[in-house]
Amino acid sequence: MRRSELARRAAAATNGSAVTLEMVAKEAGVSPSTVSRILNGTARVREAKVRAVEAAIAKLQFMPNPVARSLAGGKSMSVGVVTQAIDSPFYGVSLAGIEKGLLQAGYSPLFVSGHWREGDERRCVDHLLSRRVEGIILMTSRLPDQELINLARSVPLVVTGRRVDGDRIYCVDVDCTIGARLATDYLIGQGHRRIAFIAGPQDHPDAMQRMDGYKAALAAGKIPFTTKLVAAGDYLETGGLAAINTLLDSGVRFTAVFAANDQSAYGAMLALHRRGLKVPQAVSVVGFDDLPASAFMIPPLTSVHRSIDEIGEGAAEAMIDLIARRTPHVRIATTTLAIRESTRPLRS
Amino acid sequence: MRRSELARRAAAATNGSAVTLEMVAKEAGVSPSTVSRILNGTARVREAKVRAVEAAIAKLQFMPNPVARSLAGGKSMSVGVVTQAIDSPFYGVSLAGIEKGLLQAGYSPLFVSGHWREGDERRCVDHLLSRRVEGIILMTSRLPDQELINLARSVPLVVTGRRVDGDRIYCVDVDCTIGARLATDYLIGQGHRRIAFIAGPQDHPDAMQRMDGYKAALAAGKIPFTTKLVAAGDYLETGGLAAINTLLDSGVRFTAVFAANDQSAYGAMLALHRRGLKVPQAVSVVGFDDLPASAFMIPPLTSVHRSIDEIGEGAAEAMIDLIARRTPHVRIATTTLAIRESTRPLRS
DNA sequence: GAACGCTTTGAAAGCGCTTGCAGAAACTAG
DNA sequence: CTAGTTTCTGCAAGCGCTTTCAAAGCGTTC
Repeated sequence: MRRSELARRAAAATNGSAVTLEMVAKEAGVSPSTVSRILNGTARVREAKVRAVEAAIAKLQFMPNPVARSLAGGKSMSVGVVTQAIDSPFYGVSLAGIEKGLLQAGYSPLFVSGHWREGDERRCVDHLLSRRVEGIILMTSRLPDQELINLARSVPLVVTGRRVDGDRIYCVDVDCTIGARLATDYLIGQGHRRIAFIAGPQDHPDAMQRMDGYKAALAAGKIPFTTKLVAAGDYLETGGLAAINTLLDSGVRFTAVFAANDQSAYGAMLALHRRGLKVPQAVSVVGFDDLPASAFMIPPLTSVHRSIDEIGEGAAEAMIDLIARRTPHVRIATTTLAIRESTRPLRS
Repeated sequence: MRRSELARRAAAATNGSAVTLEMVAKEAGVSPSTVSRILNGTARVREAKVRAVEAAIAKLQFMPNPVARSLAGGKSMSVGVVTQAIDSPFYGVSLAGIEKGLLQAGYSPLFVSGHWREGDERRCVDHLLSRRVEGIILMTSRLPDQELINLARSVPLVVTGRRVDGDRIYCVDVDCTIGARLATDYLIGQGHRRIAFIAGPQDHPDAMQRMDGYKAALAAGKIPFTTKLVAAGDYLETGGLAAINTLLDSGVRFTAVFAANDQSAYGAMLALHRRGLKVPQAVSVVGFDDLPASAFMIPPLTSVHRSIDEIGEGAAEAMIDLIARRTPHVRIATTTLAIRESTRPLRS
């Protein structure tokens, strides 16, 4: 044994259990191969030996070393997850779903944040690749389609919040157009005709869909669309706040606001409050995402609900399928409208 | 070569780059050992060879395989992070800090959630251990002290939100007592004397400290403490909501509420709103944590601020130190009070 | 120019597990 | 009881990198 005893000690201390498969084999009086086979169910093994090995494992408290396993087997049992902001409430919920789905299948998630910056995201992906993840889940990625398609040649990809076609790429996506349509339709149904829209980041498909849904509902309601009622936003509270201020300052009149996401809606409500406009008496507000906090806003926010955690879980499952070279079964989480107290019928 | 070409292909496809250190060595005309040494700066190497190897690395686009590295070197370059709920706004922010701190040092975080359940947490820790993490960061752990002390024999531990003494255990902790004191003092300073307190989970040190601070401030202000003004909570919005209802139903009068955390405060504000009590006109409300969303509540919430992300970053740095067998340098994030619009002086 | 003390480098032995191959064992037929 | 199968099981060769040991290279010094 070349490795000094000291190093060995350190290693043992580090991983808690220095019990190796070999020791189990010796203890059970079989060869390491047999132990491995029992562990992985790779081959039939005589009942008696199975029992002996199991006893040895229990006695020694053996835990297979995943690192060695990865190296030998070529699989790391981990998948990378790129979010934009791990601290955003929206992503938080999805991540919880992903964690659950992945862990169930024995995979571990490796979370990294792209901070909405293409460069950061690229760096994250490289980092994940270097860690030899078996697949990558990209939440609302900002990388160009072609780059994703190339990337998919290295590892299978699950993409949420947008649509990319390619081999080994699967999109878990709720069409936001429908949700946006739902929200706007509801507002129109309540008698509103001057409905402002706080947009999301302009360049994102996901945000564009919400705009599309808004427009579609307007068209269906025979209400002309006007850019005067649209304010830029960034999916953050501050953006929503600024948007309302801009809108109000511009002098347009509106009786309802549809915000591209809940966080924008929060900001919008605060801005309205500051300007002395009551929600929903003076202005109705609808959000999108139905974050857990939305039910506790004052007033509780009406919002487009899509089970974000299910999206996460779905993404995880799809990834497992992709890794196993199965075709993921499409799962559609339906979008509904959670009607609360931030909206009310327009008195005519 | 026994391994079938097919398997080799698959591996190559999986990790994107099948370039190995050996190939680099051959390309550069040196031995693998030399390449390794250059990579790790483990020994002096002739300038000319360094250049040749660097060229080869660039040409082949070599990326060292961390799995092999881990196995050979006995270190996994990853640390486990146990949170209670990855989707909680509070943890989200800390995690972002941890991610940043760890990545900077070349370590990867492995996030898992304990869901506030001791059993789940134990399972998480086992999972992390089996993944051979080099250290574990425990956020508001629920495991008994003794268990943590034992655990620390396997891997170094950084614990937040509580205090545990032991070898290889480091606590990154902001004393919540001070913050709670700050908040309550402020309320008292504003003329409030009937100050209700919405507690956190009873059994948690962190929550107990907040209660202590509240009591201490009361004592300092010569205001008798009464359990009538204390309502149970659970750090969640629903708990805060229920707490206010209980308080109101019990008939006690109060002009201010100090909630053990912001989420409870949100619930409290909603309950107050529902009962027709205006914040801050009828009741002042103060929270704790100063979550990003708090500045956008209606009205914006006065809250005890401690930079949660710094706590995360601090935890990460402490962990790096611990792993390197250095003594972490204590870093104290000071607690301040973010005064907003949910509080006002009591008119006398 | 031989002897000596450094520094640089390579060979080779692992790290702990998986797996192809082939021999051993256990059955089934004949 | 032997030949022919069909299961089991062990051997040994890796997976890609680190690290120890010892040999090789170099520059000095007397």
